[in-house]
Amino acid sequence: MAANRPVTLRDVARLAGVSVATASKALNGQPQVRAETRARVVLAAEQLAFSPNTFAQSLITQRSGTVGLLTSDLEGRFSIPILMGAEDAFGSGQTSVFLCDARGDTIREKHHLRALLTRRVDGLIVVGARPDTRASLGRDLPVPVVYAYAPSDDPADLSLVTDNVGGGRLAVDHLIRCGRRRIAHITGDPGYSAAQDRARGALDRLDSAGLELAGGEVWFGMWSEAWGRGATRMLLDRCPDVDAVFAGSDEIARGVLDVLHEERIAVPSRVAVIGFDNWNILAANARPPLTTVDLNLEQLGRTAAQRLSAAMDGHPASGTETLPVRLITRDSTAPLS
Amino acid sequence: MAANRPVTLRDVARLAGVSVATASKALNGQPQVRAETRARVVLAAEQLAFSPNTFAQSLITQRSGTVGLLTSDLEGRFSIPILMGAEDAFGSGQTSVFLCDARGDTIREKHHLRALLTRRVDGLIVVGARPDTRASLGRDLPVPVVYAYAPSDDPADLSLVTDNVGGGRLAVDHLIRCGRRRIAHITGDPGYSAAQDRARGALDRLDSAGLELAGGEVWFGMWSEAWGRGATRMLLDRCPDVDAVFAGSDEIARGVLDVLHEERIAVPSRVAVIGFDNWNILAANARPPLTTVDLNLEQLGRTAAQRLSAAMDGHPASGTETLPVRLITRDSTAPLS
DNA sequence: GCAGTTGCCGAAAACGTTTTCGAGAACGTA
DNA sequence: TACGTTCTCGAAAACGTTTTCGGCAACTGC
Repeated sequence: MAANRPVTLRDVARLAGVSVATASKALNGQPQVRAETRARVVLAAEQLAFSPNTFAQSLITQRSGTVGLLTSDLEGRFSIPILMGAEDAFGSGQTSVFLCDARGDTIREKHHLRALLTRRVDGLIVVGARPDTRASLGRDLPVPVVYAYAPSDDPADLSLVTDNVGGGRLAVDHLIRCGRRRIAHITGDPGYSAAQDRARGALDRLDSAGLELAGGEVWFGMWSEAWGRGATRMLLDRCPDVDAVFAGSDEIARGVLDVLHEERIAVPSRVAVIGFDNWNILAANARPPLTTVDLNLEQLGRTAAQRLSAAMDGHPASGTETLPVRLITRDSTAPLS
Repeated sequence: MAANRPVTLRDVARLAGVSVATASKALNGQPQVRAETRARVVLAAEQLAFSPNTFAQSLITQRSGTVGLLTSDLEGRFSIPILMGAEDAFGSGQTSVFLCDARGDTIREKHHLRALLTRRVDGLIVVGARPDTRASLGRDLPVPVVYAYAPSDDPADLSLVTDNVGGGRLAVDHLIRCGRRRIAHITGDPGYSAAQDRARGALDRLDSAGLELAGGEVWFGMWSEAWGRGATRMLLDRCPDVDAVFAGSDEIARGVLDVLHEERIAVPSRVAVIGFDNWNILAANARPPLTTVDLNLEQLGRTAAQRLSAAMDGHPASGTETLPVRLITRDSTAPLS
């Protein structure tokens, strides 16, 4: 809490024996200043531990060097990695990030949006908690916006989403390559596009292999371990010869594993299990450790930051960009021997 | 992306037919302006959707209206709720928060600190990933700092920590009130003060009840389900008449429950289990749902924000403040019948 | 009617930069 | 010598506010 007056460019200029104008130009790498004077100014700045007042800079340049991260939710596990990726991409450069949590409330979102615009952020990343489409913030914003995870309903906006369809395809593909033929799909709330898309991808891959879903249909339910357990019991009852389960989330997969374990059904030798999300605390600690699909969320955040930077530099984009997911192989799947 | 020139106070003043000086005073609630003129100015501001340029304001008032949230880690689960609490406390007011993630790297932390100071934040909250003491940022910072979760090693700083000793005491107290007498404690890495403190609290409460720890000593190990499972097997082997287990984390508790379930030992009727952390995904989905201790992290974040606000208003504090934890009763504990 | 007080308003300085533009010096060329 | 160029630098304007201070008019009390 030192209270000494902060050092300004004037002080630097005085110490270096030049005017503030040249001091400014020297520090900003403008060419019209002699090398020797520049060195003198830089030295003076270092001696005084000068750091330019960003308000004065922003005031004149009309750029704040900040972006806003507007998240609908910090509770869930999906927004955090995205924020991490975005923060990392910006924070290691010269831009600082404002964090705003709307807590699922539209009013609060509006409040934060207004606050961010008042602070003259140069850009905005809107990250959703669910991959379902969300309302656009509008077209008349003074700054570029990138929507991450939850796409905007306006195709003129730029949205970045994970490839849930591809993820479903990938999961089933892996099971088929493991020699499985009687594959069931237990997943969460059918009101989530995540559930629908993953199921669609799964069915698509099954179809192209000439296979049908074990159990006859997708088992929609809830995103919980309890549902995973309940559905698995029903599944074993109705379709005892199932040899693989694709769970729509790692939580559900934990429930599946739990019941299989209880029933003394060997995993993966008799039934293979694959999850979704790669939620480490659940997947890595499972018995056996869970093969699953990673959404590459941190990469999604990083890409969002790149797209936003591009837009801020005058290269806007629009439409929905789908980013790839990847398979994480652990011990709950293996080829049939 | 409308490109029309942003409206300034001059525009408002012109429309209202006053000078910028009175316009400023009118909008800022200064008394020396007639009610009728004030109304005219406010109306004009609304019509033009005026929002003051915060850079100009900050430049003159020497206050940015922003704070920095400097976290050592976003991976873990502990920093997030703290950030949420702090963001909520500030964000609903007029201050915006910068988010900086050091990713466990001192270099990066220094970089972020410099960036935040350059942005002239009015204050700083440093949140750690572990409750162990961390190095102070120093005494010569131009803004007040509050350390949350991980206390500073400098007693002149203000640190806010959770009451791990009290939590251990609380957990064992609950088990004793449930009529348990042969209580074991399985916990994580002894290198964590969290493990040591909780164990200390547990032993303290046992002592005051004249009890000894079942198994003879604290079972230190790792913060994982696997360790929970392994330790429980050893425990049952060495001490088959145990009637309660206090797990040092919910992860460990999950492992404990798993083995008890496997061994067909009824929970809570024969053995009661209590966890720590109230990590919802683990605790609520456990079989049976897990009684545990909640760290009140969001409240910790909120309190940190309050303390920081006080310090920014000229009421600094120092020392370490310990915040209470609370018991979450679910179904893994119950009175002996 | 007059001095003193109060209420309301505007001109101008200030905050700390960046940028434009003009001036002087040094240089080369004819 | 005269002239055009190229370097280097500084004075000053600008960014959009807040705040101080002085001025004017309308009151008050006598």
